[in-house]
Amino acid sequence: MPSAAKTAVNPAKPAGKRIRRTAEEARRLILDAAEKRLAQQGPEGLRLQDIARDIGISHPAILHHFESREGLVRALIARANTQLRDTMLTALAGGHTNSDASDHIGHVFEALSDRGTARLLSWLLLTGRASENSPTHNIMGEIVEALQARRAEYAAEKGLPAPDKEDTLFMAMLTANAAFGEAIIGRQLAEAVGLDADGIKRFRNWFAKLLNEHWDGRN
Amino acid sequence: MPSAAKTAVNPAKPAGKRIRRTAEEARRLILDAAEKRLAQQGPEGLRLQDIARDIGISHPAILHHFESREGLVRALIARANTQLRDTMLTALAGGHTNSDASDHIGHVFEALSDRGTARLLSWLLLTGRASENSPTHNIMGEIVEALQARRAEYAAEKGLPAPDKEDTLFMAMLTANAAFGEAIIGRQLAEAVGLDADGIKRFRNWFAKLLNEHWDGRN
DNA sequence: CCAAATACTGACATTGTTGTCAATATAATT
DNA sequence: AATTATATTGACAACAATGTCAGTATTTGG
Repeated sequence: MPSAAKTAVNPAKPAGKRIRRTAEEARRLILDAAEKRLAQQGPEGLRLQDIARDIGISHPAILHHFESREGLVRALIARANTQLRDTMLTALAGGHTNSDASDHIGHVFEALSDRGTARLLSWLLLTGRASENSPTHNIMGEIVEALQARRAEYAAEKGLPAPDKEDTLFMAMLTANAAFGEAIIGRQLAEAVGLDADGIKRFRNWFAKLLNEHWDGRN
Repeated sequence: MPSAAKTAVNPAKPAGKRIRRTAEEARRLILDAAEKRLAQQGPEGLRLQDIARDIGISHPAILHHFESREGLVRALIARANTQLRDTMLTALAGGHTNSDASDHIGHVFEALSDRGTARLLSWLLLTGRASENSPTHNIMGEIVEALQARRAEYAAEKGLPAPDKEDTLFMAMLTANAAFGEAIIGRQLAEAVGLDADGIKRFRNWFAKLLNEHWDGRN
């Protein structure tokens, strides 16, 4: 026993007052903090200790609620997925009779870029965690379905021929790609070419118009 | 001095045969390996030891050539930037007289998705390393410039009014966003909706056509 | 009021990663 | 051939991050 006073383990610390949340509440708090970190600092900013400090708890508490760091990540992904899907579908359902695409487009873009959703998802894709959760699969399927339905409805209304299925699909893909891209490089891009917030809005409108014209012209 | 035999430092190991490259060659090798790792495994796959092992060197060799991990990252970014810019500009310059956009679009998309360039850049953006290197700034500026010039030329040829500058800008932005998005979520998206490689090609053509129509119609 | 359940904590263990250093091998130069 | 320059390496240092654990505080239910 070479080293003498090794285990100093001070058994003091009566301490007191400890905030105790319900498990659900705690999980939500932690996920929020993690999401914020991720959006702000990227993948490497997702450290248990940091997250814990942000909300004033100890990092083992996180492990208590999510088993492991990977568990936290999975929960994060799952939540982002459902959130994204909900936003998307309600955005599509919102337009009612009026078939102007600009609303939809705007909603879709905002859903992705508003918070770190796109960043979170892209990180998920970059790290190859995609296949586990079948994330885009369900979402994209539902959305294309909804879009195609709307389009068919619109076509019937105007007595036009039924819309080409693949064409609808491509419109959806383009929108998804563009929105995703914008969420990630949008800011940099806009800044690079001297576009302010209003310019970005104009861009979105321009895109919506482009799609609208195609929507009408192609049917 | 409690611990006795602490420094065992065996001075043996005559060893022999050691590959010695020129500094430039070594740097290139390392950057290639790093890029591959990054493209395959995402941001968290960029570990010095792994990269070193991939090319059969020791990790201090990397540090010798790049000072630090951050140095490696910066070099990586710088190289990706110039590569991307070159590809883009040559793609734009290639079309000569023929003003069909599909060629350009294809080139742009491929430039981004072929190797991990987009992934690399997106990671750079996600981690907030963007401002340091003024990455997109120069690139985007040059490209819009080139595009606008081409468009003006095309308009003059056909005796049409000069193209709207912002319209050109928006076309470029949309293309950039879409290409970027596709590079990241494209595979997942295509898979999700049951598109094969040929379908992806059809999508790109569809997009090029959309832009072409706009190009003509708007002028 | 007591007991069980559990959210939470501090201290520690473990592991992995970057970075340092002295030593060594190899290429270039004289 | 000897010298210089430098690419390369093994061993170690320092640090950071996740994960473990035994114990503490707080709520809930009897």
